[in-house]
Amino acid sequence: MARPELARQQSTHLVLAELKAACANCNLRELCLPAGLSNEELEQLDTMVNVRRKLKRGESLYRAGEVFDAIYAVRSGFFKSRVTYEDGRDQVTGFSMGGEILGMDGIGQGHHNCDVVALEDSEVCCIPYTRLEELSREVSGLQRHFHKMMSREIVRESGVMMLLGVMRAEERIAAFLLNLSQRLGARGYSPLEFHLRMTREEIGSYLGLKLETVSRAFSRFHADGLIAVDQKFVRIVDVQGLKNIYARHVS
Amino acid sequence: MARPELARQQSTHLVLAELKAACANCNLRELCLPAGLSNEELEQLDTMVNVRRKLKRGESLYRAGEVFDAIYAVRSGFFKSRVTYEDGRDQVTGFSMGGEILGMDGIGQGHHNCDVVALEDSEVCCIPYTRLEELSREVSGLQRHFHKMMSREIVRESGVMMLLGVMRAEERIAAFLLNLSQRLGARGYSPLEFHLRMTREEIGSYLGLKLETVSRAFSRFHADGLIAVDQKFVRIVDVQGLKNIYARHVS
DNA sequence: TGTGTGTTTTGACATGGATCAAACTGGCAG
DNA sequence: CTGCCAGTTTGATCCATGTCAAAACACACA
Repeated sequence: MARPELARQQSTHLVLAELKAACANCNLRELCLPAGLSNEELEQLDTMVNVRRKLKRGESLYRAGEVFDAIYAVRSGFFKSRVTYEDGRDQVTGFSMGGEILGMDGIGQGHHNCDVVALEDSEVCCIPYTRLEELSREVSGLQRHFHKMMSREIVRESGVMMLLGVMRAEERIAAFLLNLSQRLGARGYSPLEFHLRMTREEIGSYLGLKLETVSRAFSRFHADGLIAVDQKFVRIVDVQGLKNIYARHVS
Repeated sequence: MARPELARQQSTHLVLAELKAACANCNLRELCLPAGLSNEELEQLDTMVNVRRKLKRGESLYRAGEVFDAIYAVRSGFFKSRVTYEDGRDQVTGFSMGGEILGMDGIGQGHHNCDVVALEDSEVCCIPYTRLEELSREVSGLQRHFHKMMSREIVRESGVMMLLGVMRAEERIAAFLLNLSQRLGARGYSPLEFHLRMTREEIGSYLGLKLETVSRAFSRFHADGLIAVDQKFVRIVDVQGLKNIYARHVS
């Protein structure tokens, strides 16, 4: 850190920390790839998950076009995934937190299809894909769970298609907040108050809306007593009220 | 067929034809699950793909909520996938044709997440999932290719998110037509003239638009000399012109 | 050949969210 | 402390697409 060259290098390149990961001791194991494995299977998994990588806020885990050779389990922190279209337009396709898997988009074509960027200082476990293939041929519980995680990503995305295709702006934003709340709750954080790691613009990009529309919806929800917002801090005051937002369209 | 009870039953239930599938002889094998397998591996695959199922137009291959136990390879015909939301709103999440795989949405939760409906008389090969798991532990080429197909489904869906999130109506429809064209071409059909198997409303649902908007875009493209449309029949007159539609937003 | 039903086209009008613009906020570098 | 900058809020206006309505059309069936 003393030498300026090194500091510069660290800000542009990724910091690769050769730390031994240990799924067996990880408190995310019930949400992550090891979910449902026996102790013995867990030990085998630990032979594979051999490197962790730390990322500072703003750094990319990988970028579209890079050769795919590993998937990643989020250990801590928060990420966005972003697809850029030929003409330069882009869209946020997801936000990821502890225990979630990144990189499965790269298997099909051998190179990544999106950029993944850390929205806060974060850490991931690197899982070399060829090792995962080998091991999941031996450990059927791992194979099954890996398939489930890919399948759930398919289902998650069809949920987003629903958001984008049929919901109105306020419904999308209510659904977004409730989804975040639920996932934070599942990780032991408060589901009712949390810090947003992303900007209004990133939320808008994810939901197919402009940042002004997101901001207006937040103000509206605040005025209606559904949430309290102070910049990036959100407290959900009336969960049922939020849920009603996207049942309301019927009336 | 002589007895009316039987005829009625066949129109409401699925016709299950116990035909032995044979991937080795199938002309879709290069697009489908067997892609890239050796002859020996192909023979093993044939032990697994043991049943075909015929569906008449309008029949469901499976419905949301049904227990998941198999994935399906489209052998002939055309399908739509549809997700229905709690409040009754629904959206078409995809259209599938020969060589494409259906059912991968069910692996994660053990039950299907969408309805799949035949848009014309169709046939699928049934692949029991537990057999697929077993066999892909033995045949690494099969494992690799199955993972690729799941990954490509993830990438396809993020492409649809892009359509829905950032493109304007005419761009979505141009992209839709070009995508259909490309897939038909890859299957040996004419990429420049084809019959749409779905209604304007189904196209609209898929693209997050109303049927009137789809109809108007078709009329507009026709007037601009990009396509010829006669009901469900479409001929693409100016491929580059269609491509320009979704480069045009820059201006 | 007529009749009914579902689909498509087209027009007139309404509106949700985008766009443009300006003011406000908080954090941070100097 | 001051000034700057990215992010946010809010207001005014615009426009792409939705909504509603009617007519045209195609196809199945009596």
